[in-house]
Amino acid sequence: MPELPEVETIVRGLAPRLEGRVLASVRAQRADLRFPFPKDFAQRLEGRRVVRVTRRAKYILVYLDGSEVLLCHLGMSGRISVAPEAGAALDPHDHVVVVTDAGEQIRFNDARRFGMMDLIDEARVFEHRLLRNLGPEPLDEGFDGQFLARLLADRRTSLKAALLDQQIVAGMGNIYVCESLFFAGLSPRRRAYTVRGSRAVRLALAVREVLLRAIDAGGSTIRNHVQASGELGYFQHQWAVYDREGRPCPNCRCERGIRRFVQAGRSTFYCPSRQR
DNA sequence: CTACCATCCTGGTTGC
DNA sequence: TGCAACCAGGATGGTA
Repeated sequence: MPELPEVETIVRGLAPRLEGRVLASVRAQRADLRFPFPKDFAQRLEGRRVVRVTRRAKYILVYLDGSEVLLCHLGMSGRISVAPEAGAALDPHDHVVVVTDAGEQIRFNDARRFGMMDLIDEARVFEHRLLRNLGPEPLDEGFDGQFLARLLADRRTSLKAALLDQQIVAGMGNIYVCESLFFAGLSPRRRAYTVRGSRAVRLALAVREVLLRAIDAGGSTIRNHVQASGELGYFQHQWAVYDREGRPCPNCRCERGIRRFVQAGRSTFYCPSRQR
C-alpha cells in the first residue's frame, strides 16, 4: 500500500538495518519488474556498503559506497520484509532477496510487478527520468497555503486529479488525496485553480496533518517486519472516507453518507455536504 | 491544456 | 460451490 506514508514507514524501518551494512548477498529471482533490471544488477550490488536510505516521493533511495544509488519503487503491490523466519521458503513473488553482513535477510515482494528498481549514478540521481519532474514534498518546510495555491494556479483540472499528479505535489496517492480533501472540506470536483487564500491554507494543513498522522500510525508497527501483510500500520482504521461508501460521514449527518464516484479512472470517496 | 483510455500484472472479492 | 467479472494503494503514453 505504498503512498508517501507507507514508503516513509519502510524507509524508517530499513535505515537502521541497512545503513553501515554491507550487502553480502543479492539474488534477483527474475530479470525484470515493471522494467528490466540493469545489467549485472545483483552482482553490482554485492559487496557494496549502504551509506544512507532516504525517500523522495514514493521512491526509496539506497545510497551505496562507490557513488551509486539503488532506486526502488513499490508500485501498487510491492512490499519489503526484513528477516522472515530463518530459512523460510521464498514466496513466488519474492523477486529480490538481500542478505546483509549482519545476517539479516530483506525481501522485495511484488505480486503485480508494477514496481521497479534501478541502479544509478549518485551525481545524477535527480536527473533520472522518473525523478526529475517530481513536484515538491508536502512535508517539507514551506509547504503552506500560499505555496500550494501557486502550485494549483492556472490548473483547470479537478482538485483530485491535481493532487494525484506527482509533478504538482509528490507522494500523494488515492487514499491520502481523498482523506486530505475531506479534512480540508473541499470537493474533489472543484477546479484546482480556485483553491487559494483560506481554502489553500486549509488544504495545505490537511495534507500535512493526514500524512503525518498516517506516518505515526504506520511507524508504530515496525518491529522485525518493516511492512508485513497487506495492511500497513493502523491508519486504515482511521480512514474518514476512503473505502467507506455509504457509511456515515464522521463529521455530519447527511442522509446518504460517504459517496463514491470515478474520477481520473480512480475511485473518489467524499462527503458532498461537508466538501464544497 | 485536459479528459479519457488502455496498459503493465496478479489476486481478492463480488455476484450470478 | 464454481466461475467470471470486476476491482485494487501507480505511472505512463496515446488519442481526441
